[in-house]
Amino acid sequence: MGVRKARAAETQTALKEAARRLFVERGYLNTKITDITAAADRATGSFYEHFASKQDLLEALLTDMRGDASEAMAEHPREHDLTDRTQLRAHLDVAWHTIRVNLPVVVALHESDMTDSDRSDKVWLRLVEETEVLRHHLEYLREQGHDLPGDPTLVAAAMGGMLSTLAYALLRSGNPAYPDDQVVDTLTALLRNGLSGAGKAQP
Amino acid sequence: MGVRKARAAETQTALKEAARRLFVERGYLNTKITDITAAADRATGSFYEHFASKQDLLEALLTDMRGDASEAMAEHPREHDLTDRTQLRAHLDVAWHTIRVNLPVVVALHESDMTDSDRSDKVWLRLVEETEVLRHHLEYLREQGHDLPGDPTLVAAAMGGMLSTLAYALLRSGNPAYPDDQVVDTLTALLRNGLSGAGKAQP
DNA sequence: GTCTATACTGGGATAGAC
DNA sequence: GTCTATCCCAGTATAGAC
Repeated sequence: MGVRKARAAETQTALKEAARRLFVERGYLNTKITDITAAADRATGSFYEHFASKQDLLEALLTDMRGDASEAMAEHPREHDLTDRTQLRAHLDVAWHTIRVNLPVVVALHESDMTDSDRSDKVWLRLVEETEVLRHHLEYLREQGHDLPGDPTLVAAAMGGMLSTLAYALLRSGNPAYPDDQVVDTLTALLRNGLSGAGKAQP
Repeated sequence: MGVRKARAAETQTALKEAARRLFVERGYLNTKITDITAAADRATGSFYEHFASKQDLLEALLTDMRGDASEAMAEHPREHDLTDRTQLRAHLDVAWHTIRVNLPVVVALHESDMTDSDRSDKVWLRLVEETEVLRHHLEYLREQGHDLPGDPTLVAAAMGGMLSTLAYALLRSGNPAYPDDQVVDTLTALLRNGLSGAGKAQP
């Protein structure tokens, strides 16, 4: 790779990193392209050499994220018993930390879908898509003869909505009101035993 | 009230109603002031005779909503046992239908808070505020010696987040993927018994 | 109070020198 | 590839006639 190309790559990286930082700090919609270039110490015009628009930049970040995620998730078997406290907690823990690490993208997508005009069901579709793995686990449980609280897609969406809203609300402030562990513990207890059985010892 | 004033009130109402409709259909951020006046069959300039800005109009809608809500909630006792299936379901049912009825405002606030620059914790604050009643019930349960899944504020926020995200995602499309009853039933089962105890008969 | 017409502004996007 | 300067538009908000 030549010096010229290296410099270009450097700029692209700088833009991405500036964007990630700003998306968390002030949100996707509030972040203007000029904010990004300024934060990356580049001129406004340079932005368009690398991305066609802010949406396009987000797409790129999303691609980066998927790259990481597909390694981590590699071959995730659906034969997991979410009624088992340990397994449920492990899942929630991974989910929570995945969101935390990818917070810029999560935030941006959240806000971006929201302003997508011609698809008022975009948010629902995204929610269903994001909770696909969860749904598979639930369907597996159902096949095992376990009675679910309801339709797997709906239950998965409900759980996912709880998780993402909480993360969005909690993680964006510099020092969250609750540490990660406590959140994951609480969600585990709530989702496993509900409100009625939370106090009981785990088998 | 004179004819003149009556006509003015009529316009104001028309603007509000147009706004409510559009906020659900295309979202708050996507709805431009000119869209509202057009939908209400009024001239652009007329808008400012009644509201200083779109934000101001939202404030007005919020005030209207609070008026209705305070009647309904009047004196809601905190001595409710949310571990009781019937009581839990009743609460979720009221919450769900309240959101449904006030969907325009719920959607608008959601999007508006999101773009509020200087307060990145706005969403968290709103969530805590909205789930206050729920929190009181949980604190009551705790006082009764019941073991909660976690800190009442956090649990309440988690439940509220689940509810509002689901409502936002589901209710905005013309024909939701699930009927209200099914959603409320599912949430009731999930929140009461969690994933592990859902199949058991209610005591 | 409501209208039409217009001024103003933020910010996305491009042109052209370097 | 990056820069500076500029164009351009959507949307907000105002002016002034009716």
